[in-house]
Amino acid sequence: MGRTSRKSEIDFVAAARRWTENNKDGRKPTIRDVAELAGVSKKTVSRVINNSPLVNAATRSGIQGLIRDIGYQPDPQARGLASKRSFLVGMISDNPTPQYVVNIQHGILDVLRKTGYELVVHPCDRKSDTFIEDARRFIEVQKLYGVILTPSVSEDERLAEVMRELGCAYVRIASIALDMERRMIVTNDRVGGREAARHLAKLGHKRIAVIVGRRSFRSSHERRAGFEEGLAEYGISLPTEYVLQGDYTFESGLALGSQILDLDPAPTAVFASNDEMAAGVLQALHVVGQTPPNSLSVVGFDDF
Amino acid sequence: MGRTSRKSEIDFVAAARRWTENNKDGRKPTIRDVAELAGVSKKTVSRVINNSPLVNAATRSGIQGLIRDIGYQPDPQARGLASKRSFLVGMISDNPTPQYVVNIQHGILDVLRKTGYELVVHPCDRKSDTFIEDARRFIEVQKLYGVILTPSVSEDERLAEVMRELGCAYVRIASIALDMERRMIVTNDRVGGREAARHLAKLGHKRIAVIVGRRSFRSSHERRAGFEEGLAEYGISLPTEYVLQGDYTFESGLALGSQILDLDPAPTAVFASNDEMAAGVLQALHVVGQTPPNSLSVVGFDDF
DNA sequence: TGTGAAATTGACACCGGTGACAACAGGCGT
DNA sequence: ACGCCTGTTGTCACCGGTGTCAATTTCACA
Repeated sequence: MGRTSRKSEIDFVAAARRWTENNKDGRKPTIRDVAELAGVSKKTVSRVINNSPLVNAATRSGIQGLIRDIGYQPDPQARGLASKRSFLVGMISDNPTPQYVVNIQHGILDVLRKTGYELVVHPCDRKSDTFIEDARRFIEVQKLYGVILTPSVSEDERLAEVMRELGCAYVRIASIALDMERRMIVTNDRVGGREAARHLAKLGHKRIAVIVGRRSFRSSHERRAGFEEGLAEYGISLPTEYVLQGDYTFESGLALGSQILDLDPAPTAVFASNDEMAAGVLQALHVVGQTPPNSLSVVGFDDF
Repeated sequence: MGRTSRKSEIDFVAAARRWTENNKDGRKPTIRDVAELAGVSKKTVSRVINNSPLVNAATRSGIQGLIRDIGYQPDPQARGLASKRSFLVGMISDNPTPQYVVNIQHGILDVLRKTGYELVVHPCDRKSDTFIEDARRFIEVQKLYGVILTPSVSEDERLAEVMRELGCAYVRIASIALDMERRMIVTNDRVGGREAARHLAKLGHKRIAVIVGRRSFRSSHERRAGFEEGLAEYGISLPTEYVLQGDYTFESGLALGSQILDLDPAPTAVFASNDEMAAGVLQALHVVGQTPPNSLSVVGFDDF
């Protein structure tokens, strides 16, 4: 293990060379190029891009290598158009202190970095009577994946309502500036859980484990409920042995991670109620030498 | 005149009503819906959206009304994918003072507002050795229409070189923060002129007038030269009677505007070397009761 | 009243991906 | 050997627009 079939490897490497040689004109490669070079269908490449578990490990790593070698970058516009979404996150604000805005922007971008998402800023005037309407169009037209609402607009319930209606993830930032403290309130626990479930199910996962927080945390409960709803939509059930309990810490994630690895049949995905625990699970995987999402997908909740 | 054919008007209005009635499910209209309702091809609607002069005035206004009535919004992703561009402008900066950044952001957004373009912020670390490479990918992958470079990164010649290579419009902002003054330097006069020419030519314009600045301004000369190059690409010539001379002021634009209207055959488009003059031309049009781009397209150079 | 140029419109493929679903290869129980 | 399930891959239509170029209409003018 740890090494994929020799034959495949060689093929892919040769393919990469072939590309660099034939591409004197510096055209950017598309998914079709990758597919043809790899001798597979576009769809398979697409699966690799999206980390679908429905791909043979050897095929996957070969294609991944090829992608790296020829420097292929999927086109966000095409992806978005086809899947009716976008890779943009918006930030709607109404004139808070600059220092504050910039801080938030950086915070968001730190999270977004390496995910391929980009941040679109959108100042506005909350007093304008077309405010809500404008925001709505902005979100709808750009098909924003999520939106950050900074103080002042974050307090607007009408806006929050719009977000829910559009099914757009959102984060309302509270705290009245000045202090650097950023308290974020994710208000849609249940929706978020459901989204996560859909996400995993769509990727083709059938066996999914869940790590919940302490029973006493209401949010944890909400998330799990939403998650089960989401799974149900895809006709996937959640066996009790797949539900583990943590306490929102990294350590508990770590412990539960190895526990999960011992499950039989092993789940192909794990849903952790928060990022700390998700990180713990990942760590556990590293320890045993596996790296997701090759063999196991891990989704943290807070994670944008 | 001033009123389009009665028959068309009625048809379009009826079409709008038909839509609102049949659309109980609140689906967002697409270009196809508009086309079918209007009884024209998608392409014609597309032309209206893009202000192409190749559309009959009556058809145009009818479709515009229909679009307003049913609240159609073209999808930027689809538009971008098909035309290999995007409706995004980037701002690359490396940690200048927050106050400054926010100011610039607002300034840019003021210009962008109502144009359908959005601003994507992209902080970076100029000292990173992948800096240039990262920026390049950012621009390339997002197919940015243009980029704003704030101080520090704006001084980086390598980056400017990349922008030129990618044919991406860019603005380098000079001045060392602190003072609110924003001095912008548009460095690609010639390229800009050429772009403007291509733009108009692609839209189908054949008769294009040009307003240049005083002979002594080098930049004006550069722009005009670039512009002619662009026209030449499309086999369009620039008769001397279509070249008028202004002095970069609103008033001169106004004067030349009416002068242009008297030309015979009248041009279908005007290229002004700066925005002041473009505004003047627009004003002249208003005076005689025409409004672009129905009868005349006006392009200002500085205008993003 | 024909005729060529200009004005207007449409047909159709394509941009670069994804969704839905069919197809096919093994492995396994009977 | 047969049916069935899991795992893996491919086919094909479609997302919502635009580019290209051909087709049609209009109109001035010979």
